[in-house]
Amino acid sequence: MGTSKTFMFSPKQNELAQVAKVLAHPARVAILEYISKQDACICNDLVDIIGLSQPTISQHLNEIKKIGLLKGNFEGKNLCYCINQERWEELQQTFHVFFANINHNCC
Amino acid sequence: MGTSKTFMFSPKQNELAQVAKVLAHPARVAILEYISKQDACICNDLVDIIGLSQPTISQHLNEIKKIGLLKGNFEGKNLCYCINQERWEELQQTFHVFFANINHNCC
DNA sequence: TATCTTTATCGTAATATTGCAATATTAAAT
DNA sequence: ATTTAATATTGCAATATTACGATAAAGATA
Repeated sequence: MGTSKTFMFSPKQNELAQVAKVLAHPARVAILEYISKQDACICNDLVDIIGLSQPTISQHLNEIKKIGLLKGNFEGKNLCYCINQERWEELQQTFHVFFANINHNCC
Repeated sequence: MGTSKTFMFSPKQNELAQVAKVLAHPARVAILEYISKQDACICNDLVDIIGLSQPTISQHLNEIKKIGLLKGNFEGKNLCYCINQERWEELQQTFHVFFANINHNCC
């Protein structure tokens, strides 16, 4: 126990849940907002801006990376984290569809 | 440790994260989709439909209730779980704004 | 009243998440 | 080659989540 029984649900349901899980921490929301507010690419002022330790920020970035939301140059000096626009729009659409396809005929 | 440092983030960031957390489990996504597909209000076929135990479904429903997404009659025989339309649209808007306000000028 | 049905709650086990100190890695700069 | 700066990884402690059996509660029905 303690593990979600993902096999019981559809791929779409699992994907929405997986993405929602990434957004389910305010630090990750803040990171995404901050990266996107910079016109240019941003590396790690995030530690200063967000106020969590460097390893913690690194872990959060990794969660965001896992669902494909970051692109850029991840090696060497000119590190660069930025939003992967295509993936962003894909997820935007996923949530849009989820919210749009709900009826609310109620008692 | 183990606790999110919510006090470091804005109310909006925390609210988005809190709602995302509710959507971050496929069972809760499935529950919301199922309830909404019924034209009428639905009580608990959910246990049969979803395939998790009754206490587990009850807990998931409670998480959904906590963020105000369910309304209906929760007492007596004519139990009824259904989507709270106003709250639904509010959260739809919250996500819409989040996704819309992101720039993606990148390297 | 006794029983049945439905939902909630309690207790508990398994697993996941969050956060950080310490350390490793990597590439540029000196 | 050394040092410096930035990021990643490891290991671990604290807490949260997920799931379910057992049990309780509340209302309908016999």
